[in-house]
Amino acid sequence: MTEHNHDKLVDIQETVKLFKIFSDYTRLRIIELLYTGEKCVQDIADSLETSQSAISHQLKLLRDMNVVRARKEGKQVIYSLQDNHIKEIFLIGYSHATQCKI
Amino acid sequence: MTEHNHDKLVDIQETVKLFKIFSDYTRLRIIELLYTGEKCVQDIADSLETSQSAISHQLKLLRDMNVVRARKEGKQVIYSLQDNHIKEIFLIGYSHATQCKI
DNA sequence: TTGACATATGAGTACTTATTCATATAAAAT
DNA sequence: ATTTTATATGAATAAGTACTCATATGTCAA
Repeated sequence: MTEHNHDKLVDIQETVKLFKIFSDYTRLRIIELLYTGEKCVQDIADSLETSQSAISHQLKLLRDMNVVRARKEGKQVIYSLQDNHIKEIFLIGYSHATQCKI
Repeated sequence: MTEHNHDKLVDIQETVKLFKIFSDYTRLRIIELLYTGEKCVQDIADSLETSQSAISHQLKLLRDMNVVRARKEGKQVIYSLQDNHIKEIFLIGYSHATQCKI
């Protein structure tokens, strides 16, 4: 295999990782929720009617993948989307899925 | 929960399904391979150095989700991408992943 | 300092899923 | 008709993962 092909396969793996972030119901609802603005952990958990622990676990994955950023404010930790790329990818997928019902 | 919110959650679920298609290494390589044109099953298997069976299983998932279409030609079955939506989503994800190394 | 609150995290479990193996189906070639 | 070739598919297995439960960490208030 050429070096060029190797790089391409690595890129494909990176792309897979990116899409994997968006392919879980809880994570995608977190992303959608943060779309409109920052929220603390408990607010997210309450909004999604999911346990604080489950949300925290998913937030860790989202942090590790640089999808969200966290900032401390007293006892709370406030989460927000990392950048507009995330919004763009969510929106593309959402609009395609809702328009085409793939 | 309002009817409106219920619809939105269904849409999120559809979006999750869509992203799930793209979040497997074998499937994404199939999509990338078909990006340039149609291919028969064995050619795909050979190109990806993956068993015919594994490829066939993934092709079934891709068919079920209307990501690819199949057409018979003698003994062979020729697969191609269903439409340009698929290409667009792949390209968005690929370019983001490669540019940002998220 | 102690207690209450907000969040994080390790371990265990249940569930999903991608592959392999064996085999079925189907078309062409002999 | 039988064999060969191409593809599909059910069952079993192995690996990954999302949740729960219990607990740790960290911050503020009293």
